[in-house]
Amino acid sequence: MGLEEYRRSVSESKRASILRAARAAFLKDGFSRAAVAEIANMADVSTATLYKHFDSKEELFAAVAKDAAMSVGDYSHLLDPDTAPRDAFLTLSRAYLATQFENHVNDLMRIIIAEVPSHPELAREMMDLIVGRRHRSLQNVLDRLVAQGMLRPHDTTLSAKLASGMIKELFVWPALFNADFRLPEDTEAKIDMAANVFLARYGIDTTGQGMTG
Amino acid sequence: MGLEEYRRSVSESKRASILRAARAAFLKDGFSRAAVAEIANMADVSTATLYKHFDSKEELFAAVAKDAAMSVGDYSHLLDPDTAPRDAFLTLSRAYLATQFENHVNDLMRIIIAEVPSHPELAREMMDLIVGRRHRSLQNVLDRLVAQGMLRPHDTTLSAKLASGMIKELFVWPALFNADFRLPEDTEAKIDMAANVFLARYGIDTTGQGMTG
Amino acid sequence: MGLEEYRRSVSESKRASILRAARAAFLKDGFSRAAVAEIANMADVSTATLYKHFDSKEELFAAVAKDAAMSVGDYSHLLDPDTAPRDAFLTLSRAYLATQFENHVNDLMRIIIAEVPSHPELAREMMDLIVGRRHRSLQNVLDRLVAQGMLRPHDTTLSAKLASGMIKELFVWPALFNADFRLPEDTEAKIDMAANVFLARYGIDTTGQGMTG
Amino acid sequence: MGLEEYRRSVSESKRASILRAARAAFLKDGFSRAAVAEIANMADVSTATLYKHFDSKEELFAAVAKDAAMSVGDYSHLLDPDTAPRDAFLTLSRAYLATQFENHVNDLMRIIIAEVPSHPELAREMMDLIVGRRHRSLQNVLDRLVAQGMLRPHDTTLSAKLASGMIKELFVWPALFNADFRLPEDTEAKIDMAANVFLARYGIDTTGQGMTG
DNA sequence: CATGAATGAGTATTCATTCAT
DNA sequence: AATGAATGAATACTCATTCAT
Repeated sequence: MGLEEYRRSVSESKRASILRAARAAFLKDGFSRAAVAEIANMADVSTATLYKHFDSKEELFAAVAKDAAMSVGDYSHLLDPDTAPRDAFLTLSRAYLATQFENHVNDLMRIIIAEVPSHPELAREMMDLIVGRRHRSLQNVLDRLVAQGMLRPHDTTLSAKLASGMIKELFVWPALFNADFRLPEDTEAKIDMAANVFLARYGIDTTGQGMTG
Repeated sequence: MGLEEYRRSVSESKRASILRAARAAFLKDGFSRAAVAEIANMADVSTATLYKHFDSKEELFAAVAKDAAMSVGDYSHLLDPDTAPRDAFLTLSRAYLATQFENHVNDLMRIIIAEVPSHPELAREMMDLIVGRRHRSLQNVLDRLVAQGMLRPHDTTLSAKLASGMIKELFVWPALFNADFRLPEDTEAKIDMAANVFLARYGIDTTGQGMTG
Repeated sequence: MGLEEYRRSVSESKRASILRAARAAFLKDGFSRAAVAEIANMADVSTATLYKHFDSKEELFAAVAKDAAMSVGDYSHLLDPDTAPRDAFLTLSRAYLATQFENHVNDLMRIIIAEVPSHPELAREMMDLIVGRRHRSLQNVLDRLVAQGMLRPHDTTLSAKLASGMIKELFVWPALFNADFRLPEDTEAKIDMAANVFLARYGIDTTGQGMTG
Repeated sequence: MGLEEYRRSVSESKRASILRAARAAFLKDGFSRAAVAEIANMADVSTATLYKHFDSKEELFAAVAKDAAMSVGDYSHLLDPDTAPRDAFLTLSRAYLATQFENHVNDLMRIIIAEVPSHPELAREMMDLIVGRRHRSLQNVLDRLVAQGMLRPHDTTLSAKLASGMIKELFVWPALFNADFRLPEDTEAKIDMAANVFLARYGIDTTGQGMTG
């Protein structure tokens, strides 16, 4: 049993090492250009061992993608139950961008998008994990704010999308087309503008007083 | 002259045929997986002839991409000089989505995004053609509306992005992750909602009366 | 007839132009790497026209080689009928090296040598033209010197070879293996040494007095 | 260890087999015309395996060339420390010609010469291995003979070149231009003549008595 | 159980030569 | 007679995957 356990732990550490190497390789070269042999090399494992853990290059990529998608979490806990709408918008936007830019999520998205035609199920699954999870997280917050009377009653599924659409356009979309794109200095100011737009429509203070731009 | 003209016409028809075949192949398989030999085959042309027309696979792809990008044009002419903000928003959104979904622009974007790490210049150029051109077109309209006093004075570079961000999130983003995604039945209604949000902030009638949702 | 003549002259000038371009191309890239299309281009001629003049790339090369071989001529006329042995040796050596280094003969030899296995007849023919002609020319001079009593009687076929072997080893052999090799500053001195060796054996003054090294 | 050893032996035998096949192919067709695929075929190996052993066609050729160059060794050991000049000259010449004609060195030289413009470093390296090594070996012998008072003091770098130049002209040069050239029946006699010339100048007995021709 | 050598099917690209005009 | 577009066959090289040990 001790032996068995030892073996399992070794096996798992190899699996993790392969995943790490694969992630790095895919991020660097994309799916097609990344070489299995090099991944095995970087993971200090033989190709045969790699294939013991993952049936094919595609499965390996799927595992990498899922792994990464898992790291994109739920943001609700960042907020106090009585955080005001503007603060909620700002906080969630910051958290969104942080995970997006710090965990190479932009780069992974690029690869997943590339694989959409050949691996539609994987892509949809990833889309659900990465995009859907964050969407639901945001919607929960909005629902809470509506319930607390801090936002006008409205279709929060839609409004959540509009909100994240504005943020994405400003920061994610450029990053998708330019691997060197970094968050600009005026990120905060821009988020604030987006908040203004959002609150002009959904906030309860329709005069828009207190707007910063 | 007869000879020269004949040759030119043959050459151009071959070039067009190659471009068509290449477009189909790239859309089906992406850049890396598409095989030059198969493209030549589909175009009823030898690989050598293909290479007479395009110096490399990458240039061929660039030509395909530019071709498609060109079809994504300027929308300003769709509007009368006195079109009201809401109508402008709706008309431009519809035109945007029409070109996006009818010319396989979504699919091409996917491929371009995939090639960002390996062909950054191409990607940036395409981004400018596809995204930038539409952005400037929209901004021009917004500037006109501000000048006419039909929109509050504001930073139209930013607002144009926020507007197209909302539309993209609703329709383009899902299409990027799902090749089978089609514009839903309630597309019009959703565009309208986005218009509401936009106008709540930038419209001159801040009461938002007449909103549909 | 005037027309016919004109055509012939045009045709010949094209042929000459092709030969010139081919020579340059072969010298630059060797036989295999030189591209027929580029030769035609440089000669301002279509590939079809080139093939009207030369049935194949190989025939073209043969023509170039023969052309060049013809330029390697007879040296006997450089000498007065009473030139002394040492002066004859020096003069002929200088003439030999001049044609060898000024007419790209080294480079042509390299290409011909390369083609020996695939075009043995051509190679042998070239060998005879380039090497044989010079050999006979030298032997004639030696025979004259023997007849004049200025050299010991001996087998001049052999001695001519020994003489040119010494010169070749010093200057041609290095040039064959190094395209950048140029005649060194002490060329004269080295030729002189070779002359000493030659005359020590074949000269009539066996004391070797007057030797310079 | 058993496994490792087994693998090494298999690998080495494959490598040797590839080298053999490559040598044959290069000798038959020269560098450019020889096809990697055919070499792999002849070696009963896949092209991929061939490329595991040699990074490129050029490295493969370099390996073949070096292999052959190594067989062209040092001749000093063939001589007793008191061998007389004429015997030394004859023995070294015979050894030189033996290695040159028995190991396809002539044919390899042809290929190397062909590659001089495109692979100058390789050519220079081979030149040094094949020509330079033998030159130094010969020079050492001459230096010894001078030191022993068996040859006149002189510039042995130059005299070594003159000696091997004479031998080359008689036997190597023809072989370079004619793949079927074999050492003639009177080889010994010709070597002897060359020795006479050499000794007439550098021998201590300047009367040249005892000359055979 | 782990290895790494081996592979077959594929890749983009080139080029001597021909042929419709 | 001259063109230049077109080609088929070939080229060096790569890579995901398997298998004998």
